[in-house]
Amino acid sequence: MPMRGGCAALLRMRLPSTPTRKGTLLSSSSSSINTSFLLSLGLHNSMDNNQLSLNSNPKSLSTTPAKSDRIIKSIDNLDDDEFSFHQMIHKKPLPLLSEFNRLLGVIVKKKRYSTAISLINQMLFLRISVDAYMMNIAINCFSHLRRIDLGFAVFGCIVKCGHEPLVSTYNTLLKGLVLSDKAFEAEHLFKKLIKEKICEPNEVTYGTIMNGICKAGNTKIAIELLRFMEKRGCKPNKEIYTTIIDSFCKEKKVDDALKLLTQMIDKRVSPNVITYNSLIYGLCSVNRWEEAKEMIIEMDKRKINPDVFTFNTFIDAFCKEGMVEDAESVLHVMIERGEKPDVVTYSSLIDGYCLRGEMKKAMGVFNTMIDKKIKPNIITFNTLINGHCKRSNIDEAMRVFKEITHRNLEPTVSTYSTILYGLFKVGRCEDALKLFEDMQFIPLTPNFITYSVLLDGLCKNNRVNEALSFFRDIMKKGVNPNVALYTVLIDGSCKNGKLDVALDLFSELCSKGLQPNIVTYNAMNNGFCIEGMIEEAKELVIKMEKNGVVPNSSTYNILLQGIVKWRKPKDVLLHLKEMDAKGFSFDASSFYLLLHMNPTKKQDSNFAELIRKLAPQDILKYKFRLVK
DNA sequence: ATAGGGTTAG
Repeated sequence: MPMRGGCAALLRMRLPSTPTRKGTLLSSSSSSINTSFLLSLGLHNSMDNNQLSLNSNPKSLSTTPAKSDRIIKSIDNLDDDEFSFHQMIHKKPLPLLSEFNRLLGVIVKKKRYSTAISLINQMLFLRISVDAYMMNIAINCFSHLRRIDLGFAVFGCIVKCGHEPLVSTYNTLLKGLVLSDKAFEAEHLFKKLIKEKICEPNEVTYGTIMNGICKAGNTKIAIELLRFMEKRGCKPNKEIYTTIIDSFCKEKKVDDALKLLTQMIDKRVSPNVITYNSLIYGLCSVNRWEEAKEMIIEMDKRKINPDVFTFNTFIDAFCKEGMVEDAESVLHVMIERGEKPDVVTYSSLIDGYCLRGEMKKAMGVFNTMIDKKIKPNIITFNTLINGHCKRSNIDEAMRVFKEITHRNLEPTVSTYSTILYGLFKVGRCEDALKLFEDMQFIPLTPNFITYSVLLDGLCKNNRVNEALSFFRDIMKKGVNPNVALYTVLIDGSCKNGKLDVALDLFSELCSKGLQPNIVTYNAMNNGFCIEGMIEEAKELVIKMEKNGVVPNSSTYNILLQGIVKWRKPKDVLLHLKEMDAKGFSFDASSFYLLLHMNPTKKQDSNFAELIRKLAPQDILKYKFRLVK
């Protein structure tokens, strides 16, 4: 382990409140050091933005050129921040550490974590003493680079050197764990801090751990923790309330969120724009538009100005509802009020038009944002590509795909999954399989979505057997299939007349301890209905209910379609009545099927009335224009 | 304003 050298470098740290413990460690190891701590962790000195590159050639570390040489040599390709850093390094006397930390803060805000690490590295290399703040910055940067392990290495050195870590150091580590989706470890560390009385958590500690708990989907526990911290004498602040409110909103438990809002106001903790943004998001996501608008009025009363997030949230919600015109008018209000639309604003609008299949308008928005000098990002491109693919404009999708690299961006796994979907959709299986190879050459690792697109694509192009053998292949390669993959294959088998295969897959997934979900059951049910096995389908509905999976509108529409195809009109009427009783309406394809039923039956007043009643409102909306 | 916690898009 390169810890020795690192410790020596860290021993020169100036810690603000902790007196430096001068002991044997300090005197014994500081003589033979010629590489700094962070360098010894194997980090390359000149790193790209956000890219942590591990040094593949350790030799370059030991052949150390003279310090000044090394710096002057690379001074041409330094950016402004790095340039001012180098000027500071050579100032005499050396600027205060706070000046360095301030500059590092600026760099971190720009998310240039590797650069920050590299600069701290250089300070250590030049044997400039650094302090605990700077080490926190280092840990924070490592966390964002998904290298919490290196963050802990820095921490280890601080401790090894006999320094008392600050609460903020623990907070930074906790944040790092949360960022790496290690909420469990974060919780463990948090409990340890309290149990072993290592340090008393402060507001930020609680906020960080709450965030982790909420991200892991345990909002209830977060509430318990809220009560716990109150009991411990730490008053929850608006950030903590907002974290939990946001989590409730994401779970669509908007009423719980609103309750908490009332509670915080009662306790004289004022919500801010972020609190309201979360609530607006939640209200919009459950279509409680009026209340979402009321939030704006409430904000106004409290003199809280809506910000870009507020407007973007409304714009996106309108777009998802197909109300792009309304979204556009929000855009105008936003501009009038002096809030600048950003890449998220325009990407939402693009998606809104894509959802309506209005690709020309989507491209228009794209061009507008380019004109306004707002840089599209990879999500913008993925959205556009997705739109083109949904409309089967694969050539256009490919053209946009090629533009990604042209704009100095890199395609992601999602980009590839989307293009794969498009290629399969137009039946270009060979091109899709070729692209699947290409992405792994980059290398990009396919995820579950990629696999499900691939399996689904093969099935939909009548290549179920290939899909099945591909599935076995990736399992052999160590991919643990999830329910979604099984579901795609069950669906594909059913639709290709392989009910037996589907049934085998169904029991296989259950035997693996996976829980079939509503989509799985519906796919299986559809298989039964295709074969006219209506009774079996009905039995499965009972079985799924017993397993705690609540049938949805699709379940009943699948049954309806089976009954229409295989049973007497009387049974259809009976089923329609049942759907009515359960409050389900039928979907576009059921509607279509019913319209093409025996015309005399349709005259039946009972029947016609039920059809009128059950036909959903949005059957006339844009989505179903084809049906009209 | 020397670090560490909360919000939007595929």
